[in-house]
Amino acid sequence: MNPLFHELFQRTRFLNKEVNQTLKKHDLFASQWTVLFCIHQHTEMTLTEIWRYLNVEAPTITRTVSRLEELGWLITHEGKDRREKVVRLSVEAKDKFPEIEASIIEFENETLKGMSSEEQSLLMTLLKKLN
Amino acid sequence: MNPLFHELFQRTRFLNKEVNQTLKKHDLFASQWTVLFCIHQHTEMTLTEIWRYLNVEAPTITRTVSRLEELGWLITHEGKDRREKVVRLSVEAKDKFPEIEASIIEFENETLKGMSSEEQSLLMTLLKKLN
DNA sequence: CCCCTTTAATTACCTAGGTAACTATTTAAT
DNA sequence: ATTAAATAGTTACCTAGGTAATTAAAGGGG
Repeated sequence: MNPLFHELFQRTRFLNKEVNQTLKKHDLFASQWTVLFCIHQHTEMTLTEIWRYLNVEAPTITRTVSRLEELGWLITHEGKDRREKVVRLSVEAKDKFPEIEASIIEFENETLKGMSSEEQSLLMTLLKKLN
Repeated sequence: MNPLFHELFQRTRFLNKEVNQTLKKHDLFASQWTVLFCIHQHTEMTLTEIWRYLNVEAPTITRTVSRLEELGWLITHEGKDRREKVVRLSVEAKDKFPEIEASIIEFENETLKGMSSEEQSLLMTLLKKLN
């Protein structure tokens, strides 16, 4: 067992936990935030667009989106194709968005504080080589 | 949202999926293998030793260990302290271990094939700086 | 000795991911 | 126009992680 993989999995789990802590005050979980962020960027998206963009399977998005809708973060409506579901942020979600984003950015800066931007882009490059 | 985090989470999820594929022929999941490997290295471990070593929470290990016991991979017995549960590999698990390990090593080599060992240790160093 | 605290493990309940199988709609081919 | 294939989304069922609360045993102080 290569320690690199172990480190990678462990670090990621740890960071995810930290993001959850950061988002706790906004009553959100990390993956919910990821979906919100992604929809915010695109204004409106179908479920298929979301899961293709985020590189996860369809049922994951079905679940997260319906939970977010239940909680009042999202509004869904039918697209022209009657099979597809189009999603956008609710007014309250749009209102709260900047503050949540600020928390996330602060967390990210804190986490990356020990790394120069050269190191950051190097890390990015190396991650992309894993495959 | 820093793309570095996105990349990190996505890569890790993808790799985990691949490890699951690799382990499918041995009827194992990635996390189950991690626990087996860890116990194999230490011969015998208590649950607390396992979750502390792997840096996860106790309930996660309770679940994975009892599933592995159910499936015949592990044998548990009481320690001197009557609260603790000591775990070791079953005979069948020990038998199958080398073949499974070989699959994992092959997968790891395949995944790391595009990286020199300098790049690998650099990646390790950079991951450790995330914090 | 008794009570309080700590520790080991578990339980209940949640998010988050996956696969496989299904429904409903749309598209394409004959 | 009808039927077959593709696409969008969902459902059921699994692993995998987390937190909070609980039980049972071990230790420590008075």
